[in-house]
Amino acid sequence: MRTRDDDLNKTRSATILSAAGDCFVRNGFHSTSMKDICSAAGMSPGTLYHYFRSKADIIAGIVEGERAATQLILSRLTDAPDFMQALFVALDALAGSITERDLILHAEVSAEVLRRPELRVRARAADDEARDWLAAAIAEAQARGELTRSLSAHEAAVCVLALIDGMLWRATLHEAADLGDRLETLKQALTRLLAEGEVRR
Amino acid sequence: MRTRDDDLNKTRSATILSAAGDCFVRNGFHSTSMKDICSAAGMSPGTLYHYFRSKADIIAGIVEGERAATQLILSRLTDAPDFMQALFVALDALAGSITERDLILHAEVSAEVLRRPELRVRARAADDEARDWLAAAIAEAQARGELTRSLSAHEAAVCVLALIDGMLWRATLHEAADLGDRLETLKQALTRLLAEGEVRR
DNA sequence: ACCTGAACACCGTTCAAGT
DNA sequence: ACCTGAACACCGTTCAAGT
Repeated sequence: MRTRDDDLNKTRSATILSAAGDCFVRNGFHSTSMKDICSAAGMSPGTLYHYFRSKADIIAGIVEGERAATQLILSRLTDAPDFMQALFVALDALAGSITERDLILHAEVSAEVLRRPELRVRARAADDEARDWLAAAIAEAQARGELTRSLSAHEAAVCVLALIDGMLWRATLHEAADLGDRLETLKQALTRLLAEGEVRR
Repeated sequence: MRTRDDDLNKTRSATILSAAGDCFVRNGFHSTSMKDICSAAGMSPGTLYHYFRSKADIIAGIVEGERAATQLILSRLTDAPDFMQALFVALDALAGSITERDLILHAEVSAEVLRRPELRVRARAADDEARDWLAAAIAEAQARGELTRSLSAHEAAVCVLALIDGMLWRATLHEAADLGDRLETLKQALTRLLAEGEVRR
């Protein structure tokens, strides 16, 4: 009987998540066996199950990592003096740092999220959190007269997230490589969506 | 030795696709066993494998069904006298006919598509086809001066598809029920994106 | 051609046993 | 607490045998 070793716990969990991510990207979630993850992480099934209660629990760990990354990006938009500029900086940073690995892993995770109710609840909360952060920043910019009020801050936030997600999904489907090509199109679309100005109805 | 019966082939294939779809929606693609599909379709494993070569092949059948449905909707936009009106009619029809079953099945299928190269190629072709149909209709409307030219027809088409997809994904995540609530937001966003008029840069 | 159901290699997960 | 590896019930797929 030993006492719980928090550092070891953290290290091993990170090792497993990283090894599992590699496997999922290479072979897909369901073509990856627990044995595969064990080999990649260098441990036995029993050990793996000591740290994660199920294969779905590993996905939950990856979802949490994505949520934290999104929150970090969006929190920077609040209090920015120029919203559109800050948004574009964030998009450039995203385009510069996101890899094909991330995009494919995200797609794997997205599907699994819908079929596991407990994952779905967490993903919904993460999405609401993202929308609220973004809506707060948009509301500030609207109050300054920088952005149109033809959409409410919450409506605008949902549209922005939907547009970015849809573009990322397409970039993944058509080779992640052309994300750069789509970046300018995305920025123009976001400008038309958000910036002050009237369109004919 | 009998000769191939095309009618039977079609009927059995449709039965299998429908039964499989029901199972996938209920339990997810990978929690559905071939035995489950066999029970739902009322046939033995050997018979099922006589009509579909693999579980992935069943997904391919569902993907093809989605492609055909999308093509049908988008083909109606070409030659419409008023693009935005025709687009809104199409969205209303979509919102009215699409069910939670369709949305969840689509999400299931989307993920599987990325991990099976042969499915991915087909999905890419289907997406290109959709974009080209939509771009053609947008180009016509731009030529009439109905839509802005600040985005090219192809760019605009990609943005429209991305925005709709992103909204559908969110509707699925947050209960399919609120698709109606999001419809008005989506229409406003599409108007800002496409309609004639300038925004401040 | 169409259909059955037993059989094959393999899967996610558990658990008695070790340190 | 942490770790091992054999064992369990089950999976997708195949195939000899029937009509």
